[in-house]
This record gives sequence, C-alpha cells and structure tokens, in this order.
Amino acid sequence: MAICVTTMLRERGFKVTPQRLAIYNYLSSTKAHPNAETIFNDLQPVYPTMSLATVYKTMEILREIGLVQVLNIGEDSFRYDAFTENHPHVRCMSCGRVDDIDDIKAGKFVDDVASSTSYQLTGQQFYFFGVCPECQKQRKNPS
Amino acid sequence: MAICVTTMLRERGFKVTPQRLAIYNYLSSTKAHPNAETIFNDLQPVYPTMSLATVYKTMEILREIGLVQVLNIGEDSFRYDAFTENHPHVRCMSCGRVDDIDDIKAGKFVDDVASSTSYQLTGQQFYFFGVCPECQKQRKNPS
DNA sequence: AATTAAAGGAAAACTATTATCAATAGATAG
DNA sequence: CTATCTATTGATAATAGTTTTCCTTTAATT
Repeated sequence: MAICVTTMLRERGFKVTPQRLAIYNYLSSTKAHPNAETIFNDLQPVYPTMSLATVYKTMEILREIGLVQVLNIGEDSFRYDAFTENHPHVRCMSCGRVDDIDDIKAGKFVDDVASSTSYQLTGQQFYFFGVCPECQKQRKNPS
Repeated sequence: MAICVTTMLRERGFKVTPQRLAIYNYLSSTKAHPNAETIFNDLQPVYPTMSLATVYKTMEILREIGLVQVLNIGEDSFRYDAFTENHPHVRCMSCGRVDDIDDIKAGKFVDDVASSTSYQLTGQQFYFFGVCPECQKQRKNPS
C-alpha cells in the first residue's frame, strides 16, 4: 500500500512526503470513513506539526490520483474512504457512524440507469440511512 | 399543490405565509433542483423583500413535514426537490446541472441491501455522475 | 553539497448555513 | 371586525468547514 501510494504520487509528479504517507496509511487502515478533522486529530499525537490544511490538500491530491473517494452523506463535512472500489455506504441517523455495505451487486440497477439515461455515466454513489445495530439495542434497552 | 402545502403547514402548527407558499410553489414547478441561493435569486423579482434566511428556514420546515427532499450531490451547497418520492439523481460533471432519473426500479437492489445489512433502513439516496447530452455535443463540436 | 520547485504550516479569507432579535403579520377569540 | 398573542420575517451577526495565502522548509535532481 505504502509502495503503491509512493509510486502513484511520483508518477503524477507529486512529491512523497511523510505527511502524505501518514495520512494515506491512516485512512487505508480504518473503516470509519473519517472527515478531515478526525484524521487531523488522530494523527496529531504522532505528527504534532501536522496542519489541518495539509490534510485537506493531501485529500485533494489523493482523490485526484484515484486513491481516495470522497463521501457526501448529508453531513456538514466530507468523509474520506481509501477503499475506492465503488460500494454503497450506510449512515446511522442516531449515532452518525458510517459503514460500508459490501458484497452487493448493483450491476443490474446501474445497467438499467445507464441504458435509460441520456447522460454518459462516469460513476455513482449510493447512500443508505437507518439505525445501526448498537443504536437499535439501546432503543430497546434504554439505560 | 398550494392547497396541499397550506393544509400540511396548518396541521403541523406552522403558519401559512406568502413567503412559504411562494417558495414551495417555485420549487414544485421546477425540475432544476435549485439550491437556496438560486431559489432566493429567482424569487427576488417577485418578492423583493424575501430574505435568504427565510428560504433556509422554510426549506427546513418543508423537509420536516415531508414536502421537500434535500440533495447532497457533492457540491458545496444543498439542493432541494419538491418531488419527494424516492428517485435517483444524476449530475453533469461538466456544466453542473442535476436531473432526475425516472422510471427506474431499484427495488431488487434495495431489498438486497436491506437483507444483507444489520442496519434498520429508513431511506436512501442514489447519485449518478456523468456528462449530460448538451455537454456531450459541445465536446464533439467544440465551437 | 547545491539548486530548484513543490509542499508544509499558520493564519487569514471565503462561503454556505444557522442563530439572533426587533418589527411584522397570521391566527384566534371575542 | 378588532384586539391580542405568538410565530415569522428580514437584516445582520455568528458559526463552521474548507480553501487560499504566503513565507519557510524540504524532497528531488544534478
């Protein structure tokens, strides 16, 4: 992974810096879909000089070279995902967590849309909303 | 439509004001999925005293009573749609326009997700990205 | 090791949205 | 129809996420 991001950066003429590696490694090792501030806060202990602006600038580059996808799931900030293969996401309306939805074949649905629209499609994002298992439990057993 | 929004507002204890009716009527008569500023600008000639804050507050109420859905399609502002039945949207990455995708049955896909996730689902949003017919033409015949 | 241009960091700028609050205007009762 | 009451409006300030600026630092190359 680190080799991959190093190569990808160099190929596109971007420099390989400790900050960029740290940000990418952090993002590719979590399934939490953090936003910029969370990434910044979590890296702070290890990279005390890291700036929030650097997180934003790095995410823009990683998005541009296809190593990161940006999620807009109805919040006031963007979330980031290093797993760039297209997959749906679901957000818990109670606690706010965002999870992946894996192993779902939307192929038929996407094909139907592609053949019915006059747009030339290049991508898609599927967002689901609901209540996560933990919050379901809490609602049944209010402490 | 106007009767509907009037009734819906009164039933929920909201007052019926000219601003609210104007905003809802405007939104339900367009397929352009405008954001708050566009709504404000387009109503400005007819309602010169209309405030942008009123547009935001009205959208919040209309969303709450289920007369409007809010779209987050990767831009820096929210768009609004008075057609609340769930349907996918597509955004042109070239000119920025957002269109509806109608007559698509995502039922099978949604059912698959519902049965595979441990979330209790309450809704979803499907966003597609691509190039609209007009922009496709312009790319072939650059003026 | 020297050079060059890109990148980092701190802070300011920007922008969409929300909150504040005095003035206004629906809704209701009489 | 009029008075009363309270929600709403509109102008403005405040907020918050993101981007830009600009000077210093550093990665890459010779």
